[in-house]
Amino acid sequence: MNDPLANLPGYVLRRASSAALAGLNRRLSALSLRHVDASLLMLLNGQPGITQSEAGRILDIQRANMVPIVSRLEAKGLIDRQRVDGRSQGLYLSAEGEALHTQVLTVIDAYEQTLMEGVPAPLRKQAMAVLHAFWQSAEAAIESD
Amino acid sequence: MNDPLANLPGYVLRRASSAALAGLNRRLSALSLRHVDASLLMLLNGQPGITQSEAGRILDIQRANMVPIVSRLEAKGLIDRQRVDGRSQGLYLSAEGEALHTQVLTVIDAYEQTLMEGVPAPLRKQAMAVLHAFWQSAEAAIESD
DNA sequence: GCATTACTGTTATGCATGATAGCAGAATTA
DNA sequence: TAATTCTGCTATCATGCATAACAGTAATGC
Repeated sequence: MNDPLANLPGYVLRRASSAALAGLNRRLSALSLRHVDASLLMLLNGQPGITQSEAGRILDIQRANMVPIVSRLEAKGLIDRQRVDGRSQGLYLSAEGEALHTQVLTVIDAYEQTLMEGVPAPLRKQAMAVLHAFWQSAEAAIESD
Repeated sequence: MNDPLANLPGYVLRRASSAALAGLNRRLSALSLRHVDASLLMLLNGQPGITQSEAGRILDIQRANMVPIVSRLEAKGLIDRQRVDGRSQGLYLSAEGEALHTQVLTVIDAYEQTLMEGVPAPLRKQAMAVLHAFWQSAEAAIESD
């Protein structure tokens, strides 16, 4: 693997993320969910009643792109909408949604643990801090030149 | 930011990668390139004459998906193809391609440095090691259950 | 009270990345 | 020579992400 790109943090970040996502989606397919769906379920579990666009803001998903996601989950009977406003609606996990959420949690916890265990022990303590640092750094770097 | 997902390495990895990619693409648009194009130019600079499918294997891009990428770069006059075989062809940077590559290098080096500088100094030394560890761990986790 | 402004959900649309299946021609091997 | 493998390619589909526009609603300023 003579990859001259392996020195670039951005590239390695992308490859790691892409591989991690592939593994996650593979596991979530057993629940007929995509990772986006799973992330929304987890968010709604922690913050029930949140608005569609608030959820989008937290997950960094455009308002317009939330529509098919929420529709899909509602069509599956996993979430309920409840009017808050003339314009906004609170999102809640349905009973079915809560049940599935516990399964999602199991899958994801196991997966994230696997991911962490693959990191050599000496690095593990700082691993999350490094990831958060890159996240923050990258967000700051989007706008600047 | 009450994001319950912020504890999950996989999620943070994805968010960091997505933000990093957005920043990179923004910068590369000045050169009318996408990040995939840039990665291929860099690869060809380091390993001229490499085959299309070899490049795909290194960059983790399917054979079929390499076709439009290579065509695009060839149409732009950035790379040349040279038959090696009845079936395979070696890829090379053209003169134009080499010239653009130096610009790409400037942009990317500056960007990667910015990314790294955004990471707090105490973490910086191990940052790359952590990213590589996650990459490897995630690749290992794709197949296993 | 009313006009302006801002926000929400929505539709439509386009672009980029990835994945899969299948094919023809060439090379390799058994 | 026959069977297998590899390469580049076409076609097609799913997903993610971005932008523009619109109608209905809410909030704000005067």
